[in-house]
Amino acid sequence: MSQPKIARIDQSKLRESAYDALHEAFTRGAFAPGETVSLRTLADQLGTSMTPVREAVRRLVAEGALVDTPSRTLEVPPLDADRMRELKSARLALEALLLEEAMDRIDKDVITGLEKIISAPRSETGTPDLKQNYDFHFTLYRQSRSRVILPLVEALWLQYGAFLNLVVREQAAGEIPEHIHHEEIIAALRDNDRKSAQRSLALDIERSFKLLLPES
Amino acid sequence: MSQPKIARIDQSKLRESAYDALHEAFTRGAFAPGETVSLRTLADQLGTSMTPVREAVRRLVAEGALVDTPSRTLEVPPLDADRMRELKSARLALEALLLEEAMDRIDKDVITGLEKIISAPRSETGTPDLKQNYDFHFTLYRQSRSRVILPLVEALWLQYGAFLNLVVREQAAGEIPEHIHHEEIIAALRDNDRKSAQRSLALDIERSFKLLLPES
DNA sequence: TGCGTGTGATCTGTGATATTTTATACCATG
DNA sequence: CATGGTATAAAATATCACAGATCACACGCA
Repeated sequence: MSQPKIARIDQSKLRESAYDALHEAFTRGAFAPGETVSLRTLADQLGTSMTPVREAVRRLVAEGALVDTPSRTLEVPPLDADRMRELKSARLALEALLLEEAMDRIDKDVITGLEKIISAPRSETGTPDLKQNYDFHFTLYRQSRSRVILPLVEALWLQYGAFLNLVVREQAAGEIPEHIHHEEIIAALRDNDRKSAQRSLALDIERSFKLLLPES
Repeated sequence: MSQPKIARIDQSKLRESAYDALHEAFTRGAFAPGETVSLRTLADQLGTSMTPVREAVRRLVAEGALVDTPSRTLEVPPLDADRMRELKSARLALEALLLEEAMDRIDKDVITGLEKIISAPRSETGTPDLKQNYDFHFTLYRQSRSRVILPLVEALWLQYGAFLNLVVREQAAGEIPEHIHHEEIIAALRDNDRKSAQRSLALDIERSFKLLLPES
Protein backbone atom coordinates (compact mmCIF):
# COMPACT_ATOMS: atom_id res chain seq x y z
CA MET A 1 0.00 0.00 0.00
CA SER A 2 2.95 2.34 0.48
CA GLN A 3 3.99 2.98 -3.11
CA PRO A 4 1.28 4.11 -5.54
CA LYS A 5 0.34 1.65 -8.27
CA ILE A 6 -1.73 4.07 -10.24
CA ALA A 7 -0.90 7.24 -12.07
CA ARG A 8 -1.94 10.71 -11.06
CA ILE A 9 -4.64 12.47 -13.04
CA ASP A 10 -5.15 16.07 -13.96
CA GLN A 11 -7.73 18.45 -12.72
CA SER A 12 -10.70 18.27 -15.08
CA LYS A 13 -13.54 15.76 -15.30
CA LEU A 14 -12.11 14.30 -12.15
CA ARG A 15 -14.61 11.51 -11.77
CA GLU A 16 -14.02 10.17 -15.25
CA SER A 17 -10.28 10.46 -14.91
CA ALA A 18 -10.33 8.66 -11.60
CA TYR A 19 -12.44 5.91 -13.08
CA ASP A 20 -10.18 5.60 -16.09
CA ALA A 21 -7.10 5.37 -13.91
CA LEU A 22 -8.66 2.66 -11.76
CA HIS A 23 -10.03 0.82 -14.79
CA GLU A 24 -6.60 0.80 -16.34
CA ALA A 25 -5.10 -0.42 -13.09
CA PHE A 26 -7.56 -3.31 -12.99
CA THR A 27 -6.93 -4.45 -16.54
CA ARG A 28 -3.24 -4.26 -15.70
CA GLY A 29 -3.82 -6.65 -12.83
CA ALA A 30 -2.60 -4.09 -10.30
CA PHE A 31 -5.02 -5.25 -7.64
CA ALA A 32 -5.00 -8.68 -6.08
CA PRO A 33 -8.14 -10.62 -5.08
CA GLY A 34 -8.91 -10.10 -1.41
CA GLU A 35 -6.95 -6.86 -1.22
CA THR A 36 -8.71 -4.02 0.56
CA VAL A 37 -8.60 -0.44 -0.67
CA SER A 38 -9.41 2.80 1.10
CA LEU A 39 -11.02 5.86 -0.41
CA ARG A 40 -8.55 8.15 1.27
CA THR A 41 -5.54 6.25 0.02
CA LEU A 42 -6.85 6.25 -3.52
CA ALA A 43 -7.70 9.93 -3.29
CA ASP A 44 -4.20 10.71 -2.09
CA GLN A 45 -2.59 8.65 -4.85
CA LEU A 46 -4.72 10.29 -7.52
CA GLY A 47 -4.16 13.72 -6.08
CA THR A 48 -7.82 14.61 -5.63
CA SER A 49 -10.25 14.74 -2.77
CA MET A 50 -12.48 11.86 -1.84
CA THR A 51 -15.57 12.96 -3.75
CA PRO A 52 -14.57 12.06 -7.31
CA VAL A 53 -12.91 8.87 -6.11
CA ARG A 54 -16.05 7.86 -4.29
CA GLU A 55 -18.13 8.18 -7.41
CA ALA A 56 -15.60 6.29 -9.49
CA VAL A 57 -15.52 3.58 -6.85
CA ARG A 58 -19.32 3.41 -6.83
CA ARG A 59 -19.19 2.61 -10.50
CA LEU A 60 -16.57 -0.07 -9.95
CA VAL A 61 -18.75 -1.61 -7.27
CA ALA A 62 -21.71 -1.57 -9.66
CA GLU A 63 -19.52 -3.33 -12.19
CA GLY A 64 -18.43 -5.94 -9.70
CA ALA A 65 -14.76 -4.99 -9.69
CA LEU A 66 -14.98 -4.02 -6.01
CA VAL A 67 -17.37 -5.10 -3.28
CA ASP A 68 -18.59 -3.46 -0.10
CA THR A 69 -17.77 -5.46 3.00
CA PRO A 70 -20.06 -5.51 6.04
CA SER A 71 -17.53 -3.36 7.85
CA ARG A 72 -17.89 -0.69 5.18
CA THR A 73 -14.45 -1.14 3.75
CA LEU A 74 -13.91 -1.90 0.10
CA GLU A 75 -12.24 -5.03 -1.13
CA VAL A 76 -11.28 -6.64 -4.38
CA PRO A 77 -13.46 -9.77 -4.61
CA PRO A 78 -11.54 -12.81 -3.40
CA LEU A 79 -10.80 -15.69 -5.72
CA ASP A 80 -13.80 -17.93 -6.13
CA ALA A 81 -14.24 -20.85 -8.52
CA ASP A 82 -17.99 -20.35 -8.87
CA ARG A 83 -17.66 -16.72 -9.85
CA MET A 84 -14.96 -17.66 -12.30
CA ARG A 85 -17.16 -20.24 -13.96
CA GLU A 86 -19.91 -17.66 -14.27
CA LEU A 87 -17.48 -15.17 -15.68
CA LYS A 88 -16.47 -17.69 -18.30
CA SER A 89 -19.97 -18.64 -19.41
CA ALA A 90 -21.09 -15.03 -19.48
CA ARG A 91 -18.06 -14.08 -21.57
CA LEU A 92 -18.70 -16.96 -23.97
CA ALA A 93 -22.32 -15.93 -24.42
CA LEU A 94 -21.88 -12.18 -24.75
CA GLU A 95 -18.65 -11.96 -26.66
CA ALA A 96 -20.13 -14.30 -29.26
CA LEU A 97 -22.90 -11.75 -29.77
CA LEU A 98 -20.41 -8.92 -30.07
CA LEU A 99 -18.32 -10.83 -32.58
CA GLU A 100 -21.39 -11.51 -34.68
CA GLU A 101 -22.32 -7.83 -34.80
CA ALA A 102 -18.72 -6.81 -35.35
CA MET A 103 -18.44 -9.07 -38.37
CA ASP A 104 -21.34 -7.24 -39.99
CA ARG A 105 -19.38 -4.02 -39.96
CA ILE A 106 -15.68 -4.71 -39.82
CA ASP A 107 -13.43 -3.38 -42.57
CA LYS A 108 -9.89 -3.99 -43.78
CA ASP A 109 -8.36 -1.18 -41.77
CA VAL A 110 -9.56 -2.58 -38.50
CA ILE A 111 -8.23 -6.02 -39.36
CA THR A 112 -4.87 -4.45 -40.12
CA GLY A 113 -5.06 -2.68 -36.79
CA LEU A 114 -5.68 -5.98 -35.04
CA GLU A 115 -2.64 -7.47 -36.70
CA LYS A 116 -0.59 -4.56 -35.57
CA ILE A 117 -1.73 -5.05 -32.01
CA ILE A 118 -0.72 -8.68 -31.78
CA SER A 119 2.53 -8.19 -33.64
CA ALA A 120 3.64 -5.45 -31.26
CA PRO A 121 6.77 -6.36 -29.33
CA ARG A 122 5.97 -8.51 -26.34
CA SER A 123 7.17 -7.13 -23.07
CA GLU A 124 10.60 -8.52 -22.31
CA THR A 125 9.82 -9.34 -18.70
CA GLY A 126 8.22 -12.62 -19.71
CA THR A 127 4.89 -11.73 -18.17
CA PRO A 128 1.81 -12.10 -20.37
CA ASP A 129 0.90 -8.79 -21.90
CA LEU A 130 -2.55 -8.16 -20.45
CA LYS A 131 -2.96 -4.84 -22.15
CA GLN A 132 -2.23 -6.30 -25.56
CA ASN A 133 -4.86 -8.98 -25.04
CA TYR A 134 -7.38 -6.40 -23.84
CA ASP A 135 -6.72 -4.14 -26.81
CA PHE A 136 -7.10 -6.97 -29.28
CA HIS A 137 -10.47 -8.05 -27.99
CA PHE A 138 -11.95 -4.62 -27.49
CA THR A 139 -10.74 -3.18 -30.76
CA LEU A 140 -12.65 -6.04 -32.34
CA TYR A 141 -15.71 -5.73 -30.11
CA ARG A 142 -15.99 -1.99 -30.56
CA GLN A 143 -16.75 -2.58 -34.21
CA SER A 144 -20.12 -3.91 -33.09
CA ARG A 145 -21.11 -0.35 -32.11
CA SER A 146 -22.86 -1.98 -29.19
CA ARG A 147 -24.06 0.28 -26.42
CA VAL A 148 -25.68 -2.33 -24.22
CA ILE A 149 -23.66 -5.52 -24.43
CA LEU A 150 -20.23 -3.93 -24.74
CA PRO A 151 -20.46 -2.24 -21.32
CA LEU A 152 -21.50 -5.56 -19.81
CA VAL A 153 -18.45 -7.24 -21.28
CA GLU A 154 -16.25 -4.42 -19.99
CA ALA A 155 -17.61 -5.16 -16.54
CA LEU A 156 -16.81 -8.85 -16.94
CA TRP A 157 -13.23 -8.09 -17.93
CA LEU A 158 -12.89 -5.80 -14.97
CA GLN A 159 -13.82 -8.63 -12.62
CA TYR A 160 -11.56 -10.97 -14.52
CA GLY A 161 -8.69 -8.50 -14.22
CA ALA A 162 -8.20 -9.05 -10.53
CA PHE A 163 -7.86 -12.78 -11.07
CA LEU A 164 -5.26 -12.17 -13.72
CA ASN A 165 -3.20 -10.45 -11.08
CA LEU A 166 -2.61 -13.87 -9.57
CA VAL A 167 -1.74 -15.41 -12.90
CA VAL A 168 0.79 -12.71 -13.58
CA ARG A 169 2.43 -13.32 -10.25
CA GLU A 170 2.47 -17.07 -10.30
CA GLN A 171 2.87 -18.16 -13.88
CA ALA A 172 5.59 -17.86 -16.41
CA ALA A 173 4.48 -16.24 -19.63
CA GLY A 174 5.55 -18.82 -22.17
CA GLU A 175 2.81 -21.13 -21.04
CA ILE A 176 0.13 -18.85 -22.42
CA PRO A 177 0.26 -18.81 -26.21
CA GLU A 178 -2.55 -16.32 -26.50
CA HIS A 179 -1.53 -15.07 -29.91
CA ILE A 180 -2.37 -18.40 -31.54
CA HIS A 181 -6.11 -17.98 -31.26
CA HIS A 182 -5.82 -14.31 -32.07
CA GLU A 183 -4.20 -15.20 -35.37
CA GLU A 184 -6.93 -17.72 -36.10
CA ILE A 185 -9.53 -15.05 -35.45
CA ILE A 186 -7.86 -12.59 -37.79
CA ALA A 187 -7.67 -15.21 -40.54
CA ALA A 188 -11.37 -15.97 -40.10
CA LEU A 189 -12.19 -12.27 -40.23
CA ARG A 190 -10.36 -11.95 -43.53
CA ASP A 191 -12.28 -14.90 -44.98
CA ASN A 192 -15.50 -13.59 -43.42
CA ASP A 193 -15.87 -17.10 -41.99
CA ARG A 194 -18.27 -16.63 -39.09
CA LYS A 195 -18.25 -20.20 -37.84
CA SER A 196 -14.49 -20.32 -37.70
CA ALA A 197 -14.22 -16.93 -36.02
CA GLN A 198 -16.71 -17.96 -33.36
CA ARG A 199 -14.88 -21.21 -32.74
CA SER A 200 -11.52 -19.51 -32.36
CA LEU A 201 -12.91 -16.85 -30.05
CA ALA A 202 -14.48 -19.50 -27.84
CA LEU A 203 -11.18 -21.37 -27.69
CA ASP A 204 -9.40 -18.15 -26.80
CA ILE A 205 -11.79 -17.49 -23.94
CA GLU A 206 -11.47 -21.07 -22.72
CA ARG A 207 -7.71 -20.67 -22.87
CA SER A 208 -7.72 -17.59 -20.73
CA PHE A 209 -9.48 -19.45 -17.94
CA LYS A 210 -7.33 -22.58 -18.16
CA LEU A 211 -4.85 -21.41 -15.58
CA LEU A 212 -7.58 -20.27 -13.25
CA LEU A 213 -9.92 -23.24 -13.68
CA PRO A 214 -7.56 -26.13 -14.35
CA GLU A 215 -10.23 -28.80 -13.91
CA SER A 216 -12.32 -27.67 -16.85
CA MET B 1 -42.30 16.79 -11.78
CA SER B 2 -44.61 18.37 -9.22
CA GLN B 3 -45.92 15.28 -7.50
CA PRO B 4 -43.35 12.75 -6.33
CA LYS B 5 -43.39 9.42 -8.12
CA ILE B 6 -41.16 7.74 -5.61
CA ALA B 7 -41.57 7.00 -1.95
CA ARG B 8 -39.55 8.51 0.85
CA ILE B 9 -36.87 6.42 2.47
CA ASP B 10 -35.76 6.05 6.06
CA GLN B 11 -32.57 7.18 7.63
CA SER B 12 -30.09 4.30 7.56
CA LYS B 13 -27.85 3.09 4.76
CA LEU B 14 -29.11 6.03 2.79
CA ARG B 15 -27.21 5.21 -0.34
CA GLU B 16 -28.65 1.71 -0.54
CA SER B 17 -32.13 2.90 0.29
CA ALA B 18 -31.97 5.58 -2.34
CA TYR B 19 -30.80 3.06 -4.89
CA ASP B 20 -33.54 0.63 -3.93
CA ALA B 21 -36.21 3.29 -4.21
CA LEU B 22 -35.01 4.33 -7.63
CA HIS B 23 -34.61 0.75 -8.75
CA GLU B 24 -38.15 0.02 -7.72
CA ALA B 25 -39.35 3.12 -9.52
CA PHE B 26 -37.66 1.99 -12.71
CA THR B 27 -39.11 -1.50 -12.65
CA ARG B 28 -42.47 0.15 -12.05
CA GLY B 29 -42.00 2.14 -15.22
CA ALA B 30 -42.14 5.43 -13.31
CA PHE B 31 -39.65 7.12 -15.61
CA ALA B 32 -40.22 7.76 -19.29
CA PRO B 33 -37.51 7.56 -21.95
CA GLY B 34 -36.02 10.97 -22.62
CA GLU B 35 -37.13 12.36 -19.27
CA THR B 36 -34.50 14.33 -17.38
CA VAL B 37 -33.99 14.01 -13.65
CA SER B 38 -32.22 16.26 -11.19
CA LEU B 39 -30.19 15.28 -8.17
CA ARG B 40 -31.76 17.96 -6.03
CA THR B 41 -35.29 17.01 -6.95
CA LEU B 42 -34.64 13.36 -6.24
CA ALA B 43 -32.95 14.23 -2.96
CA ASP B 44 -35.95 16.30 -1.92
CA GLN B 45 -38.40 13.58 -2.84
CA LEU B 46 -36.40 10.96 -0.97
CA GLY B 47 -35.93 13.22 2.03
CA THR B 48 -32.12 13.08 2.06
CA SER B 49 -29.32 15.33 0.94
CA MET B 50 -27.73 15.11 -2.47
CA THR B 51 -24.78 12.93 -1.52
CA PRO B 52 -26.48 9.54 -1.16
CA VAL B 53 -28.61 10.26 -4.22
CA ARG B 54 -25.52 11.10 -6.20
CA GLU B 55 -23.96 7.76 -5.43
CA ALA B 56 -27.15 5.88 -6.16
CA VAL B 57 -27.42 7.74 -9.46
CA ARG B 58 -23.82 6.88 -10.29
CA ARG B 59 -24.72 3.24 -9.96
CA LEU B 60 -27.77 3.66 -12.17
CA VAL B 61 -25.60 5.33 -14.79
CA ALA B 62 -23.14 2.45 -14.61
CA GLU B 63 -26.05 0.09 -15.13
CA GLY B 64 -27.31 2.06 -18.10
CA ALA B 65 -30.60 3.10 -16.53
CA LEU B 66 -29.57 6.75 -16.71
CA VAL B 67 -27.08 8.54 -18.93
CA ASP B 68 -25.01 11.68 -18.56
CA THR B 69 -25.76 14.23 -21.24
CA PRO B 70 -23.08 16.49 -22.70
CA SER B 71 -24.63 19.35 -20.78
CA ARG B 72 -24.06 17.42 -17.57
CA THR B 73 -27.70 16.79 -16.83
CA LEU B 74 -29.06 13.32 -16.29
CA GLU B 75 -31.63 11.74 -18.54
CA VAL B 76 -33.45 8.48 -18.98
CA PRO B 77 -32.12 7.01 -22.23
CA PRO B 78 -34.46 7.81 -25.11
CA LEU B 79 -36.20 5.06 -27.01
CA ASP B 80 -33.89 3.45 -29.52
CA ALA B 81 -34.54 0.38 -31.66
CA ASP B 82 -30.90 -0.69 -31.75
CA ARG B 83 -30.56 -0.63 -28.01
CA MET B 84 -33.78 -2.54 -27.70
CA ARG B 85 -32.56 -5.25 -30.03
CA GLU B 86 -29.37 -5.54 -28.01
CA LEU B 87 -31.36 -5.70 -24.82
CA LYS B 88 -33.36 -8.56 -26.25
CA SER B 89 -30.43 -10.64 -27.44
CA ALA B 90 -28.54 -10.07 -24.19
CA ARG B 91 -31.58 -11.11 -22.19
CA LEU B 92 -32.06 -14.22 -24.29
CA ALA B 93 -28.43 -15.22 -23.84
CA LEU B 94 -28.02 -14.50 -20.14
CA GLU B 95 -31.41 -15.50 -18.81
CA ALA B 96 -30.99 -18.87 -20.50
CA LEU B 97 -27.82 -19.36 -18.46
CA LEU B 98 -29.61 -18.37 -15.27
CA LEU B 99 -32.50 -20.72 -15.97
CA GLU B 100 -30.08 -23.57 -16.56
CA GLU B 101 -28.35 -22.99 -13.22
CA ALA B 102 -31.65 -22.42 -11.46
CA MET B 103 -32.99 -25.77 -12.63
CA ASP B 104 -30.05 -27.50 -10.98
CA ARG B 105 -31.17 -26.23 -7.61
CA ILE B 106 -34.85 -25.42 -7.65
CA ASP B 107 -37.17 -27.18 -5.21
CA LYS B 108 -40.91 -27.67 -4.81
CA ASP B 109 -41.37 -24.74 -2.46
CA VAL B 110 -39.97 -22.27 -4.94
CA ILE B 111 -42.21 -23.59 -7.70
CA THR B 112 -45.17 -23.17 -5.39
CA GLY B 113 -44.00 -19.64 -4.72
CA LEU B 114 -43.87 -18.94 -8.44
CA GLU B 115 -47.43 -20.17 -8.84
CA LYS B 116 -48.50 -17.91 -6.03
CA ILE B 117 -46.92 -14.93 -7.74
CA ILE B 118 -48.68 -15.38 -11.06
CA SER B 119 -52.00 -16.27 -9.47
CA ALA B 120 -52.01 -13.13 -7.36
CA PRO B 121 -54.89 -10.81 -8.21
CA ARG B 122 -54.12 -8.75 -11.27
CA SER B 123 -54.39 -5.05 -10.71
CA GLU B 124 -57.88 -3.90 -11.60
CA THR B 125 -56.71 -0.91 -13.56
CA GLY B 126 -56.14 -3.04 -16.62
CA THR B 127 -52.48 -2.11 -16.86
CA PRO B 128 -50.00 -4.96 -17.11
CA ASP B 129 -48.54 -5.76 -13.73
CA LEU B 130 -44.86 -5.03 -14.20
CA LYS B 131 -43.97 -5.88 -10.64
CA GLN B 132 -45.58 -9.30 -10.89
CA ASN B 133 -43.62 -10.06 -14.03
CA TYR B 134 -40.40 -8.88 -12.40
CA ASP B 135 -41.02 -10.95 -9.29
CA PHE B 136 -41.74 -14.08 -11.30
CA HIS B 137 -38.55 -13.90 -13.29
CA PHE B 138 -36.25 -12.93 -10.48
CA THR B 139 -37.64 -15.37 -7.97
CA LEU B 140 -36.75 -17.98 -10.54
CA TYR B 141 -33.35 -16.55 -11.42
CA ARG B 142 -32.29 -16.10 -7.82
CA GLN B 143 -32.34 -19.86 -7.47
CA SER B 144 -29.25 -19.92 -9.64
CA ARG B 145 -27.30 -18.36 -6.75
CA SER B 146 -25.52 -16.40 -9.43
CA ARG B 147 -23.36 -13.50 -8.33
CA VAL B 148 -22.02 -12.46 -11.70
CA ILE B 149 -24.73 -12.97 -14.29
CA LEU B 150 -27.69 -12.08 -12.09
CA PRO B 151 -26.48 -8.49 -11.55
CA LEU B 152 -25.99 -8.13 -15.29
CA VAL B 153 -29.56 -9.23 -15.89
CA GLU B 154 -30.78 -6.80 -13.24
CA ALA B 155 -29.07 -4.06 -15.19
CA LEU B 156 -30.75 -5.17 -18.39
CA TRP B 157 -34.17 -5.09 -16.77
CA LEU B 158 -33.46 -1.65 -15.42
CA GLN B 159 -32.85 -0.36 -18.92
CA TYR B 160 -35.87 -2.22 -20.16
CA GLY B 161 -38.01 -0.68 -17.42
CA ALA B 162 -37.99 2.78 -18.93
CA PHE B 163 -39.27 1.42 -22.21
CA LEU B 164 -42.07 -0.36 -20.41
CA ASN B 165 -43.21 3.01 -19.19
CA LEU B 166 -44.34 3.73 -22.72
CA VAL B 167 -46.08 0.41 -23.06
CA VAL B 168 -47.98 1.00 -19.89
CA ARG B 169 -49.15 4.35 -21.14
CA GLU B 170 -50.07 3.37 -24.64
CA GLN B 171 -51.32 -0.16 -24.57
CA ALA B 172 -54.32 -1.84 -23.07
CA ALA B 173 -53.42 -4.67 -20.78
CA GLY B 174 -55.44 -7.47 -22.28
CA GLU B 175 -53.16 -7.61 -25.26
CA ILE B 176 -50.26 -8.90 -23.22
CA PRO B 177 -51.01 -12.44 -22.05
CA GLU B 178 -47.79 -12.73 -20.08
CA HIS B 179 -49.12 -15.39 -17.73
CA ILE B 180 -49.36 -17.93 -20.55
CA HIS B 181 -45.61 -18.45 -20.90
CA HIS B 182 -45.18 -18.21 -17.17
CA GLU B 183 -47.51 -21.16 -16.75
CA GLU B 184 -45.62 -23.10 -19.39
CA ILE B 185 -42.38 -22.43 -17.54
CA ILE B 186 -43.83 -23.64 -14.26
CA ALA B 187 -45.09 -26.83 -15.88
CA ALA B 188 -41.67 -27.47 -17.38
CA LEU B 189 -40.01 -26.86 -14.01
CA ARG B 190 -42.28 -29.46 -12.43
CA ASP B 191 -41.37 -32.00 -15.12
CA ASN B 192 -37.74 -30.96 -14.92
CA ASP B 193 -37.94 -30.56 -18.68
CA ARG B 194 -35.05 -28.25 -19.52
CA LYS B 195 -35.67 -27.97 -23.23
CA SER B 196 -39.27 -26.99 -22.71
CA ALA B 197 -38.44 -24.51 -19.96
CA GLN B 198 -35.84 -22.84 -22.16
CA ARG B 199 -38.24 -22.64 -25.07
CA SER B 200 -40.99 -21.09 -22.98
CA LEU B 201 -38.65 -18.58 -21.40
CA ALA B 202 -37.38 -17.53 -24.82
CA LEU B 203 -40.94 -17.08 -26.02
CA ASP B 204 -41.73 -15.03 -22.94
CA ILE B 205 -38.79 -12.73 -23.58
CA GLU B 206 -39.73 -12.40 -27.24
CA ARG B 207 -43.25 -11.59 -26.16
CA SER B 208 -42.15 -8.80 -23.88
CA PHE B 209 -40.43 -7.06 -26.76
CA LYS B 210 -43.25 -7.56 -29.24
CA LEU B 211 -44.93 -4.27 -28.46
CA LEU B 212 -41.64 -2.42 -28.55
CA LEU B 213 -40.16 -4.09 -31.64
CA PRO B 214 -43.20 -4.93 -33.74
CA GLU B 215 -41.22 -5.77 -36.85
CA SER B 216 -39.48 -8.77 -35.33
C1' DT C 1 -45.61 44.35 -35.84
C1' DG C 2 -42.47 40.48 -36.07
C1' DC C 3 -38.08 38.45 -35.36
C1' DG C 4 -33.61 37.90 -33.62
C1' DT C 5 -30.46 38.81 -29.84
C1' DG C 6 -28.61 39.58 -25.45
C1' DT C 7 -28.91 39.43 -20.58
C1' DG C 8 -29.83 37.85 -16.17
C1' DA C 9 -32.12 34.70 -13.00
C1' DT C 10 -32.28 30.13 -11.92
C1' DC C 11 -31.49 25.89 -12.72
C1' DT C 12 -27.77 22.02 -13.13
C1' DG C 13 -23.74 19.01 -11.61
C1' DT C 14 -18.98 19.10 -9.46
C1' DG C 15 -15.71 19.19 -6.04
C1' DA C 16 -14.20 20.24 -1.33
C1' DT C 17 -14.82 20.13 3.40
C1' DA C 18 -16.99 19.74 7.94
C1' DT C 19 -19.79 16.73 10.79
C1' DT C 20 -21.73 12.44 12.29
C1' DT C 21 -21.77 7.59 12.66
C1' DT C 22 -19.68 3.18 12.91
C1' DA C 23 -16.21 -0.36 13.31
C1' DT C 24 -12.06 -1.92 15.17
C1' DA C 25 -8.03 -2.15 17.94
C1' DC C 26 -6.10 -1.44 22.24
C1' DC C 27 -5.77 -1.16 27.06
C1' DA C 28 -7.28 -1.34 31.64
C1' DT C 29 -9.74 -3.83 34.92
C1' DG C 30 -12.06 -7.65 37.01
C1' DC D 1 -7.43 -14.75 30.75
C1' DA D 2 -11.68 -12.65 29.67
C1' DT D 3 -14.38 -8.53 29.29
C1' DG D 4 -15.74 -4.00 28.66
C1' DG D 5 -14.93 0.62 27.66
C1' DT D 6 -12.42 4.05 25.24
C1' DA D 7 -9.63 6.00 21.58
C1' DT D 8 -8.83 6.17 16.85
C1' DA D 9 -9.57 5.87 12.13
C1' DA D 10 -12.47 5.27 8.42
C1' DA D 11 -16.67 5.79 5.79
C1' DA D 12 -21.25 8.02 5.33
C1' DT D 13 -23.72 12.06 5.08
C1' DA D 14 -24.60 16.97 4.91
C1' DT D 15 -23.40 21.35 3.55
C1' DC D 16 -21.09 24.80 1.04
C1' DA D 17 -18.90 27.27 -2.87
C1' DC D 18 -18.45 27.38 -7.72
C1' DA D 19 -18.81 26.95 -12.78
C1' DG D 20 -21.55 26.22 -16.48
C1' DA D 21 -25.97 25.56 -18.99
C1' DT D 22 -30.66 26.68 -19.90
C1' DC D 23 -34.71 29.42 -20.22
C1' DA D 24 -37.58 33.44 -20.23
C1' DC D 25 -38.19 37.78 -21.26
C1' DA D 26 -37.33 42.27 -22.70
C1' DC D 27 -35.18 45.18 -25.82
C1' DG D 28 -33.67 46.79 -30.34
C1' DC D 29 -33.84 46.53 -35.14
C1' DA D 30 -36.01 45.61 -39.52
